Order: sequence, then C-alpha cells, then structure tokens
Amino acid sequence: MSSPPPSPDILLKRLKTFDFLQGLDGDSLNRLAQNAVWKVFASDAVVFWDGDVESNLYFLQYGSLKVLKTAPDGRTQVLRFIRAGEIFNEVGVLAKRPNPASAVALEESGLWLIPRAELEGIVLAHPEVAMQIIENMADKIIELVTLATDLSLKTVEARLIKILLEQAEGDLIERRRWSNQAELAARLGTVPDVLRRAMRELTKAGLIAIDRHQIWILNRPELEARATPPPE
Amino acid sequence: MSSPPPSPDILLKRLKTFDFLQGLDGDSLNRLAQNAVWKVFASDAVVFWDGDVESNLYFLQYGSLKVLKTAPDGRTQVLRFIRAGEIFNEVGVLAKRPNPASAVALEESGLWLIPRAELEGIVLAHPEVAMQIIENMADKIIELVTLATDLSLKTVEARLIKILLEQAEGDLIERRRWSNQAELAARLGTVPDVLRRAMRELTKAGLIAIDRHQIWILNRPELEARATPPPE
DNA sequence: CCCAAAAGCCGACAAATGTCGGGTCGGAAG
DNA sequence: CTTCCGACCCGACATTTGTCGGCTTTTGGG
Repeated sequence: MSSPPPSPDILLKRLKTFDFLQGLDGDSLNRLAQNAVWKVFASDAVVFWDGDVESNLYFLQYGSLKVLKTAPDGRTQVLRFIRAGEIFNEVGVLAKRPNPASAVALEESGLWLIPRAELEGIVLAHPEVAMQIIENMADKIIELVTLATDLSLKTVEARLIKILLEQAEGDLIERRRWSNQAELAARLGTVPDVLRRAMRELTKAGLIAIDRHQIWILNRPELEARATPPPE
Repeated sequence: MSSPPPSPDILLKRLKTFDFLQGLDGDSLNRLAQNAVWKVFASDAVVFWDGDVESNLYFLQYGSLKVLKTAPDGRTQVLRFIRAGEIFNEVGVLAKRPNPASAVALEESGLWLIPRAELEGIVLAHPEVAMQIIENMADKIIELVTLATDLSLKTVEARLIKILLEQAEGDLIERRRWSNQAELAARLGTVPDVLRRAMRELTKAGLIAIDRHQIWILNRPELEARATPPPE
C-alpha cells in the first residue's frame, strides 16, 4: 500500500520550491536533503506524542495529519490539521521544548524528518530562514488565539458554521473518509451528539443540506448572520 | 501620579541584563536604546487594539497588562498577563501581522516602544537574537495550546483550581486591586457569577478559605485531586 | 464623616452542552 | 448473498454554564 521510498533528490527538488528556505545556497539545501529521513505512517498512526521531546523538523510530503490533545477522561481537542506541503514541530526542534500536543495521521502519510543538528546550523547562518520561521510561528499564534477565543466565546453552532464556511468550495463541502462526525466534533471541541444536533437545526432552518457524502450551503448570508449573535 | 520619564540610559542598562539580547555588542544596544520611545499608560488604558497593525516591540518597564479578546456581545477572554520585564508584540513587529488581541493596562504602566526598523536590522545581523525570539514565541504557543485545551476540556472549577495553585505563594494568594472577581472570571473564560459559585463550593468543601483580601489553600492535595477528574 | 458607586453576594431560572440507551442503515469481510 | 460492524440517528435526561433581579458590603471621593 505504501509508495516506494523517494530518494533524497525528490526532497531536494521540493525544498527548492519552498518559501521557508528561499535564498539558501545549493550546498546547504543539499546537505539538508542528504540527512533527512523518510518515514511513512499508516492511517491513525501516531507521529509523535504529547510530551515527547522531538528533535526533528517534519515536512509532510503527502497525506494529512491532525494535531490534538487528549484529556485524562478521553475527550480530545483537535488543535489544527496539517496538509501536504506544510512543515511542523518548530517548537520541538528549535526551542527544545516538549511537544505540547500529539500528531496523528488521518490517512497514510509520508514525511521527511530533518534533524535538528542540520537545521540549527542553517538557521544561525541564514537569518532570512529564521525570519521565515518567525513568521510561521506568528501565524500559529494567531490561529491559536482564534481557537481559544472561539472555544470560550462562541457556541458550538457558531463554531460549526465558521468551519463549514471555511471548508466550502463554492457552496459544497465534500465529506472525506476521515472527516466524519467524530473527527469534526473533536475539531469543534464537542461531542458527536451535540454536533449532530447543531447540524439538524441548521438543516431544519433550511440553511444547509446534508447527505452521507457532502454538505451544501443553501443560504450563505443567513448562515453568516447566524454565526455572529446580536452585536448589541 | 506618573513618574518622570526615564532617560534612554535606564533602558540601556535594562537591555544589557536582558536574556533576549544577550551577546549583542554595545553599539547595537546603544542604537536600540536611543531610538526607543517612552510611554506611560494609566490604569485601564488601551495599549493597542485587536486588529491594529503595530510596528513596535514593547518592553514593559513597570506595571502590568492583560491581553484579551472581546466578542461582539461584550464578553471577553483574557489570554494572558504581562508583568514587568517582559517583552511583547513579536507577532506585530516581526511577522507584520495585525494584532490578534488587545492589550490593556491593569495599573499604571510604563513601557518602551522599540521601532521595527531598529529591531529588524539587529535580528538579521544577530541570529542568536532571532533564536531567542523563536524560543519566546515557542513558549507562547505552548501557553496558548494549554489555554485552548483547558477551555475545551476542563470545567470552570478545574480551571479555577489550576490558577489558584499557580498563583499561590506558599498557601496564600493576595487579591490585588485589579485581580477582582470580574478580572479573574475573564481569565477563566466565564462570568463572575459562575466563578463565585465555584469558589463557594470549594469553600464549602473546606479546601480553600476566602476573605476580601486573600485566599488560603487549606488542603492542597485534595484540591489538586479535584482538578483532575477520574482518569478511568 | 458621609454618600454614591462599585463590587460582591445570592437564589431561581434559562440555555447550552454532555451523556445514555437503543435503534437504523450501508459498506466491507467472509 | 449474508452477516457483522461501525457510523450515524434519535429522544430523554443530567450537568454545567450563563443570566437576571435584587440585596448587602466595601470603598473612595468630596
């Protein structure tokens, strides 16, 4: 089922097209590519655990992951999704902190592990790269601020509407094999039953339509309005 | 009421003792100090607004701030507190993103504004400084991850206990003028009434004792136990 | 010292969220 | 083709959180 391990050349080609490393000389890139390790994770496999001290930077070549945290009682909160082409674990690799969350493959995923030793040298020698990393982290901070305030200040319904509007292409949302109710609920910070309730109410109100494989947005303006309660 | 404006020399002295800028040569520090702007904010004054594009790095010399986000319906979530000696707004200054939240003075506060132009040059020329900033941002990411998951997965009571245990010096917590119920509730992501309820229950259970100016922790082990529900 | 405004207190109620038991249905495995 | 399992559906109920009106206490300015 898994693809043949790609040679470092493929990574090298990818690295060259990568914002993150713009402006690096060929030598450095080459060295990075040569030292990177290729790994494939099956669906539902854990890439790293909350609390691990991980000293690699990850680059997701194909597939997709979720980043989540689990409470002792078993409930989980998904913090974000990672899609092909993204890097992650800046926190672990550069700041040497334990991972604040776990990462799990949503489908079979192939990724490159770039060891700290290589990366560190490059960052210190190439401040532009450091700057890129800083911008990257800034974006994550912004996303987390948004997540925290949404969890605190918005209802499940409002959060659901927001994610529907974000994910819609046109007025249609494909329900992938792994974006089932349980996953979506974890992303919203709630449980499947509550999610279903919210969906049913939106359906009853004629704002969306649902079947097993997709969701349609029937009335975008009203849906948006419903996500932002009376600003009085 | 406000102190006389300190000369840049004072900032210079401070900068020298600052992790953040360890390893910088005197010249660079001097230039930073000379170009910094001094400002004093009264209690409750807004240092910057959610959405502002702010191009200064801030250094809090004295006083304290809260960072928060307000919902259209008026409720607010406090994201973190800033105490004297901390820097903030890395996001705005280096990543050029709009502020994801507002900052408000909890008491009279004096701070230095370091303009982007100065800082940027230094970061590009001194990768160690960039590395410090990265670590700083990593810590904030970790805090935000914790905040988001706590909001999602823990009850108000558990969050209250956590904050009490964090803030206690020995088994005593001083209630500062600005850490009243409304502020504490905003930090916990709830409303004063709910907070009071949780406090009353902890009091009834004999775990804490409250008077107008302080809170005592009477039974730390049981308090801790109560914050982590059955791990079954 | 006195008074007004703010902060805190309280009970009762309302809304949102979480839990449970049991049912239905479609697709994958045999 | 049949069976089985997991995902989904559903109503009823429990718990947590938020809201309201009104009362008491504290505090700070005049």
